[in-house]
Formats: sequence, C-alpha cells, structure tokens
Amino acid sequence: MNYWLMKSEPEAFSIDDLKRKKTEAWDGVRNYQARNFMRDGMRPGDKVFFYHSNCNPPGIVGIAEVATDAYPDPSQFDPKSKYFDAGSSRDNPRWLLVDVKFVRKLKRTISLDELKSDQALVDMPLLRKGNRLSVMPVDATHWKHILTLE
DNA sequence: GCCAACGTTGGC
DNA sequence: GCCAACGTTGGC
Repeated sequence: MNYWLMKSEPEAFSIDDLKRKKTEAWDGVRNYQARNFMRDGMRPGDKVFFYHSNCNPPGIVGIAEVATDAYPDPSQFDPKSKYFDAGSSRDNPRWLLVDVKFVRKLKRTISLDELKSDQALVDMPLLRKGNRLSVMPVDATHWKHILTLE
C-alpha cells in the first residue's frame, strides 16, 4: 500500500465537503507528474493526507482513501468546464482522475509551519522549495511520524 | 496583493 | 531544440 498527499483549496473543496459527500471524483488535475502518480502509483486502498492550501494556516487536515483506479477525467471533454482541454480526445484521454473516499478528519490541523520545523520530515517532497504539485507521494515513515504529531 | 518557482507554449 | 513570454500555484 502507498501513501499520498493531495492538495485542495478549502474554498473550492474542503475536508468537510469530502466528509459530507463521502466520495469525490478528484477532477481538474492538469499536471503530468500529478497525473502519472494517480495513473501509475495509486491503487484502491491507498491512504491520502488531505491538505488545505491557499488558506491560513495551510496544512494537513484529514485522511482519505483512494477508492478507484485512475480513469478518464470527464471534465476534459466538457466545453463548458474550466478544465476543458480541446487537445484531448475520448480515444486517447490526456487527463485521469481517481475517486477519493473520506476516512476521517485529524483531531487538529497539522500546519505547514509545524511540518517544516520537524527534523524527521525534511525530506518530504511537500516541503521542497517551490513544489507546486497537487498530488504527491508520502513515505511510509513520514506518514507514521506525522500521525504521531496529531 | 505580491512574487518566487515552476510548467507550458510557441516563435525561431 | 532553445528559450522568452506567459500563466498558474501557493506561501506569505
């Protein structure tokens, strides 16, 4: 089983939204590296840290689970969607998504500040300077360590 | 709102 | 294939 971190702006889609909806198709990922993680790395049952970005404070707020293998993101075919991609075809879809299932909220937000200041987490991809990936892997050791902070 | 970092696009 | 211009992300 693998561990992941997925970012969302809480104003767009928060951990409470996921809790209410139970499962969500994680559409709108338009970055090849993030797509490849979903396509090649994610399998149903993998665990996901739900991360709130572009808010105060940014940080990990909950746990989710990968619910499906990757499949074509329907929004890329919808001309009315902001995620529409005229360069993608149904025969050869460019963008994929997975369904993500709510597991639980953390007892408290583990803030980006706190993650940054933790010596055990210096190698986390999330904390690399300039990293803007919205989907990224988490080491099992980092996963376990972060849960001890809760 | 600013801006650094990064990805993508397109002219050449 | 290079690289300047541009758009986006996301912390601050």
